Amino acid sequence: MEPQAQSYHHGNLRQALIDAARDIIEEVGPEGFSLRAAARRAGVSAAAPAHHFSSVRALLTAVAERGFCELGAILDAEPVNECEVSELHAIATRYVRFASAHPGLFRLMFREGLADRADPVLREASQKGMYRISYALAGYQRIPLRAQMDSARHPVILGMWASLHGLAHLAVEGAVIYTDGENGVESRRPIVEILPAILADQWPGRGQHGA
Amino acid sequence: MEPQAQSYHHGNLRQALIDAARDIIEEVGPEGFSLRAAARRAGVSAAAPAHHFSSVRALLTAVAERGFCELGAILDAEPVNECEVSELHAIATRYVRFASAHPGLFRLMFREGLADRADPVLREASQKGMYRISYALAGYQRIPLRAQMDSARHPVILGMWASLHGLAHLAVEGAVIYTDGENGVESRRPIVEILPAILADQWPGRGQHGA
DNA sequence: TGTACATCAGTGAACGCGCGTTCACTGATGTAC
DNA sequence: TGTACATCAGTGAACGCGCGTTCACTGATGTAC
Repeated sequence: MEPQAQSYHHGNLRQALIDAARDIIEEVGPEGFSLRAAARRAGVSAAAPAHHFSSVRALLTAVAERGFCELGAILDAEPVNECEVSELHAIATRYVRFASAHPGLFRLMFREGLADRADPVLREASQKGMYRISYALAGYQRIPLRAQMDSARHPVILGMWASLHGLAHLAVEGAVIYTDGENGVESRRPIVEILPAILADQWPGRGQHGA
Repeated sequence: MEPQAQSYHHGNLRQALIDAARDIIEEVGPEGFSLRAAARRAGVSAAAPAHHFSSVRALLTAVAERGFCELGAILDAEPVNECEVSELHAIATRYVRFASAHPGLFRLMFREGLADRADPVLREASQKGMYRISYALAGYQRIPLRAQMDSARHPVILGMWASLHGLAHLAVEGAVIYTDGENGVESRRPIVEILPAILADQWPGRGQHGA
């Protein structure tokens, strides 16, 4: 509604750059990202970002932070409280869905060397964003959560977390070459499709645990 | 033994380039790799590689292929046959150890967009290299392997595979910020250290399955 | 309400860089006779 | 065994590219009086 466009000052370039960067990363992945491309997409000269971000890395860090916020919002939406098992399955499904839907962003968030993991803002966002997962994992195992993220110290929970993250990673990188259909014809069936079966097997309901 | 060095012709530049590229990737990861750097390390001009590889991608593909061969050799070494469970644990441990020891190579092998996954030589190497894993997973689940890689079609096995790969990924990317020690002091305990506990919980022996 | 001026947030040009790839070339190798 | 010559596998210079960052600048904003 405010296409007063040609103003010399942008108004909210910082946010616009984060948006632009996010879009680029979604489209071409973090490896294809560049600061200049973000500036271009935001309709601004290559020198402009320097007024808002001290370096490319700082912009990437901001985008990753936003990614964790988005992830957190998805995980926290409409809680499922029936029982720990369905809670866990629901959270796991949302997590994998998020990864599938936003592979570029997901890579940025979980790859080393892109965002600055030491940044306190990013750290807080990632802890907040992922808290629900720790919560669901701990709930399933009936392990009391002493503190946020504390759960990762427990081998059982760390194992579950790895499992879950592995599924997401699989969905994103397609690391495994898996055949499907007759005769070895390769087709990538989306992980999400068979996720219910996988989850049912890995983390069964209390009743049939250890069938 | 043959340091006749200054020969105009290199002798086996193709292999030397693969070696150099492997070393670089081990040191700085695939994102820090460049064809020129590989040529430099092989002691050769920037134009030389073109006589052996049609593009950077082709060299990366060759390195990835070699990675799968190395992985395969490690997995296939000294077979453990006591029972399916210890076989599985042994294989899983070797897999995670390989990832921890060679994070750069591991990334190259399992990241999308680096090596050319359609390359038939790479495909064969990866299938051969990973066969032992399918075998161990299928053995644990007592699922007959119909064909190589076929196992990935089975949700249960795919789930286990994701789990295993997630552990390796965790070891490589340190994706989870997990605290250890008192007071939230962060320290990265190597995944490998707590791996036995994780494996024992995730894939227990037949007897205690479903404690 | 009007004006002087500091501050902010842009511009455009330029920097130096390393990259992948190409090109005409040349030195070494190996084969035919 | 010796020589002509095709072929192979290197060189070094150059190409055009996009990158992150810097610089002096300038237009717009907002505040003090």
